[in-house]
Amino acid sequence: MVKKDAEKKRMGRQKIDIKFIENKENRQVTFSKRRTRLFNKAADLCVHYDASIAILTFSRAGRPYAFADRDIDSIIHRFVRTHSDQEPSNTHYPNRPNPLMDDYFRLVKDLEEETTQSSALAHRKNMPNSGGSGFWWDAEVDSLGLDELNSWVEALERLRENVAERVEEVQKGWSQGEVCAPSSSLLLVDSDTSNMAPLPEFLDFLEQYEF
Amino acid sequence: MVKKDAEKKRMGRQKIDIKFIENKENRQVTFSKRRTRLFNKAADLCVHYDASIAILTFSRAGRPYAFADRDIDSIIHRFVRTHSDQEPSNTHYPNRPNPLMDDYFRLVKDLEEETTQSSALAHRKNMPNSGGSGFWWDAEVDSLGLDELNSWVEALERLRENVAERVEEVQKGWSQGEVCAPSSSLLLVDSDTSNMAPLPEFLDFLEQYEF
DNA sequence: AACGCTATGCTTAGTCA
DNA sequence: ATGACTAAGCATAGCGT
Repeated sequence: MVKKDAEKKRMGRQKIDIKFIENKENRQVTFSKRRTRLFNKAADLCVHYDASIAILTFSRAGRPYAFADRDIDSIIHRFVRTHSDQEPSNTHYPNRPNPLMDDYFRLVKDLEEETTQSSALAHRKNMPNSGGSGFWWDAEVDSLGLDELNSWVEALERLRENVAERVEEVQKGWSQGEVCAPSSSLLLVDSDTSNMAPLPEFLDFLEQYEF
Repeated sequence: MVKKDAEKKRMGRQKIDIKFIENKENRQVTFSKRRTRLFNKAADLCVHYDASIAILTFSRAGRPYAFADRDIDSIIHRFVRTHSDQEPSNTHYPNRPNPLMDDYFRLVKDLEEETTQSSALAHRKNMPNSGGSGFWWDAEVDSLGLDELNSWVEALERLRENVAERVEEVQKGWSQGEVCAPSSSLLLVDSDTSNMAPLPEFLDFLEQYEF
């Protein structure tokens, strides 16, 4: 209740760079909000201008979110039909947004290349699975390059958070729901650990790095 | 020029109803502007949240305008593929333009949050790779007990530390390396993404638990 | 997490040059 | 029409509860 500082006023909207939002909590929260507003805006356009709009969205995780002012399949079909019919003749027919957008993305790319915060995972493609015999952690950590370490770290962070989420669920007795755990600490309520999870190989692997 | 009348101030933005804009000139002019801004907003989302978005628009006259942050056909195909699989979960269908739109969207939002939360963890789906062979992460996190979760957490914590250690090693020998985070996060800066880590299955697995 | 608040950036209806 | 400008509505980052 005590306000330690009177001059600590609220900040108001800040300007942010056009780059990937690293903070996961913030990202999660704001994505759904902004996606919803984008959809609302599209809906407004549909009404104001008697347009027909479909928005196909895939989240970072590959989850689909879509908007359409009417049957979405019909819009898609209509577009595909138009798309294959008339090629590059019609002026109003961009595969891409428009000239301005090209500049936009060129700019964005430049930014990315400068600060390269772009996630490794976003650009990954299937790699030839190294030794078919091995588990993924068989890769020698010591020999990993920075890129690979990035992926590892990111992946582990995410999994750790997911596990932490699940932990909270269990603790609170929730049956479902996404909760982002306080990713700082993972302290759990006791447990005797006599019942090992189904990951013997993994634990064996860890042994090598214990000290 | 001289303003003849001081009291005749400019009006600023007015609030307008959510209905078709009758004035044709006005309609034509503002449509392209707002469409462009909609596309820009979508582009922002793509960058901020590493999302992939395609917007298919047909004007009243039937002219197509489209936006996509990458090859639009691939997005459409991806959507069609996904869409046929998992029914109408995250899709907004504001079918009608009328004042009830607000209620509609509020309702849709509620629905979305429901389905999002439930499907987030429950949507364990078919992985092309994870056919039958058991990777350890194939264990359903959802169904793990507290003891097992403890094991997971412990193991992951240790591995994370080891990886973090290795990260530090690499960084010492790497002139340009910078840690992008306080101490809780381990994300690194830079690296080109040409050499990816050998853990496709693991990453696929993680996808399902990301939001 | 889910709301709520504030201050401020962003959008845009209407007007004028 | 083009484009600029104004002012008010709207969106939203960061913080608080």
